Amino acid sequence: MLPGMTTQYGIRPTMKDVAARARVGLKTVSRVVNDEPGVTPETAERVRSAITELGFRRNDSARMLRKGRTASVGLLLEDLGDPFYSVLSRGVEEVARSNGSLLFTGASAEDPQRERELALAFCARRVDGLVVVPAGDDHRYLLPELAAGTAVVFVDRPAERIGADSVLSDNAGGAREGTGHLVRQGHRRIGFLGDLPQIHTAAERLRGFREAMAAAGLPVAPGQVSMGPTDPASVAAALDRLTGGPRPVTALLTGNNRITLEVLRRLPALPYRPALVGFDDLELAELLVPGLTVVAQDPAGLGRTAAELLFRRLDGDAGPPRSVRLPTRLIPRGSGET
Amino acid sequence: MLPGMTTQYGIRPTMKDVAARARVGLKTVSRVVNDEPGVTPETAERVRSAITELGFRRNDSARMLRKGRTASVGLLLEDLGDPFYSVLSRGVEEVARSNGSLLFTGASAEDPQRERELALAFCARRVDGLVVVPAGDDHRYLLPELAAGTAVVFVDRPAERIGADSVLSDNAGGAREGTGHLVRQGHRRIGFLGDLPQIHTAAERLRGFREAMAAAGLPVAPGQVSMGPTDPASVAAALDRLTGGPRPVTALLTGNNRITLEVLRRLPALPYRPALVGFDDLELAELLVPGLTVVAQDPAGLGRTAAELLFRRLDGDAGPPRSVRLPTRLIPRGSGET
DNA sequence: ACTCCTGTCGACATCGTTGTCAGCTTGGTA
DNA sequence: TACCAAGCTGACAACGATGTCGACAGGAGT
Repeated sequence: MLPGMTTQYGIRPTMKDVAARARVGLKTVSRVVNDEPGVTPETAERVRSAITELGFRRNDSARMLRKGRTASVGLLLEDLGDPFYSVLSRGVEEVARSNGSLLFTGASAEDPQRERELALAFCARRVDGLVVVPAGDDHRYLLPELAAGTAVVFVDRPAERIGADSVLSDNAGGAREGTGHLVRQGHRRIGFLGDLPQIHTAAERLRGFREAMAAAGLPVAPGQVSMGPTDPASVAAALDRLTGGPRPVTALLTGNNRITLEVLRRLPALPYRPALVGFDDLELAELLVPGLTVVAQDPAGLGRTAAELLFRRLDGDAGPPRSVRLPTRLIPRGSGET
Repeated sequence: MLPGMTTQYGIRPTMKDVAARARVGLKTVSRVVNDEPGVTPETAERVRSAITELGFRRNDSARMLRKGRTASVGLLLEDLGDPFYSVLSRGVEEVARSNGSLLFTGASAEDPQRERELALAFCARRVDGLVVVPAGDDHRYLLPELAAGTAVVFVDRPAERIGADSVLSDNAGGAREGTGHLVRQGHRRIGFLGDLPQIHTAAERLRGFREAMAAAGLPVAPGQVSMGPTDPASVAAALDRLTGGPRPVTALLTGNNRITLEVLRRLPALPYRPALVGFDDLELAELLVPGLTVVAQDPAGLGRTAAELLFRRLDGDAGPPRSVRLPTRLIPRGSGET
């Protein structure tokens, strides 16, 4: 126990207790706690000693109730442990902290129902704003919250059926660039191995792939594309389909970090080694032999930009919904240059 | 706007508004919202329509103020983007959600001052409990919070100067095992490259290293150990010291994932290739050539266990502080077997 | 007809803080 | 002496919900 403390277990002192102990009015304590002017130094000192003696700490729940703003924002993403999203969330956290806000975090696990529950729970807490990596395809349930003044920014994937800010990577452009890179190496049968097609980023990357192939005058047979879940078994099966059969692909564009990872694990077991470009950078990519060529996104930038947009809204920006698109970057390291 | 909605921008309807619209008392609305018994189906139905018409959503700030519990916990760690901590935080999030709590997240950036500010900000929000990866070496500032009933569990590093639950990896044991592995390969001059010595995990791993060396009857010259910051430049300099000079080490134990990563990057530039065992697993470790041998921790387990301990406290467990130690696991993959 | 009970329902106080406003000193000025 | 302005200070209402308790209606039992 700290010296001079008089706290009893389980009960927190309130301003009223502090006021009684310092023999001042409730409002004077409030003034001291909030550094408001109009308190003589002696009174303030008396209040401050009472505060430390009692171990008083202002109850921000009550404060928020009174003031209306909660100084907190909610972040909703798919998986906290995924390197991509964890770096994104670091970006959001940094901006939130520098704006004096605390951050609620929740993981939707790609389940629209859970996303909805979490988002509404955040709203019930009256977060000032939400940064959402959407899982579902209908976000109209957020309309009342938007109308009530909760700012919402979508990141990584666009909002569906709702007008709100969004920050996206140039998914199609990145896929075009990655595909073009393989085309320039002379590949003609290039495969695309992507996430579930209803996920916006997956669809966009597939679109970019198809555009680049079309631009190069190359056909895309059905057997060259596989869209599906990203668990190891499904990816392995998809990889076998693309690399097996009568006309196996000579090169692969993988649609996100999880898929790339699983493909890398399976490469040694294949009868030949296709060229590979992965969407999303991986931490050890440069140390593999050959180095892994990737289309890198800027997850920290996505998070930061989304949060900055959010706080701009909270500062009163009431313009029409903005849509920011961050560029991707092709990093050739060897695996795509064969 | 949803059909039938009457919401006005920026003002949220309250229970009072719902009550007026449904022509019932305030308390009846509360009863319906909370599924309390004692309301006739017709009345409940009237209230429910009023709720959807107005777009009412209960204000949990007010609720928390009244009820005392906030159904939220705070997580304080060093860096949200670090793969180790992000997986840990996923573990915490899972347990929090299954216990019906929301999660505040904050990053201390290894700065005791910032840790303190964030922890106290969480406490001011009246979180029910805190999971803390401590940055500082004195947590007595949390004593009043503990006394007031906020549960606190420390994870990854122990609490300093305060009695509270903690969940740690067996850092010394893991380092012993990693070092022993190198010894068994015949190495006699083994180097240890660790984080700042004031960080508990770094000190413990160094201790394990020394113990294993002593057990093998091997001397540890000062030039075989380097403890310092983990930014790339510092690690590179330390690596040069250990591998340069008249008696370079033949094998290395690296003290955490950031150090391992930087050493891996620098290996090609060294005049020879030392054997390497890294503390913490890395996602592509098995795909390197040679595969990276590691002492793996269980970050998800750390997070889950810490959160479970926390909720056990919140459920009333008032026993003495517990200290849980999770085992590490040596995963030989090649880099330590030369 | 009377009591008693059960089941619905609402008035009111309350949680801990902040905003409003009026009251009290104090010192200066006419 | 009277008056006023300026600076401190505290009483009170309010934020939006929940807990307590009493009011009331309707039915059962005597």
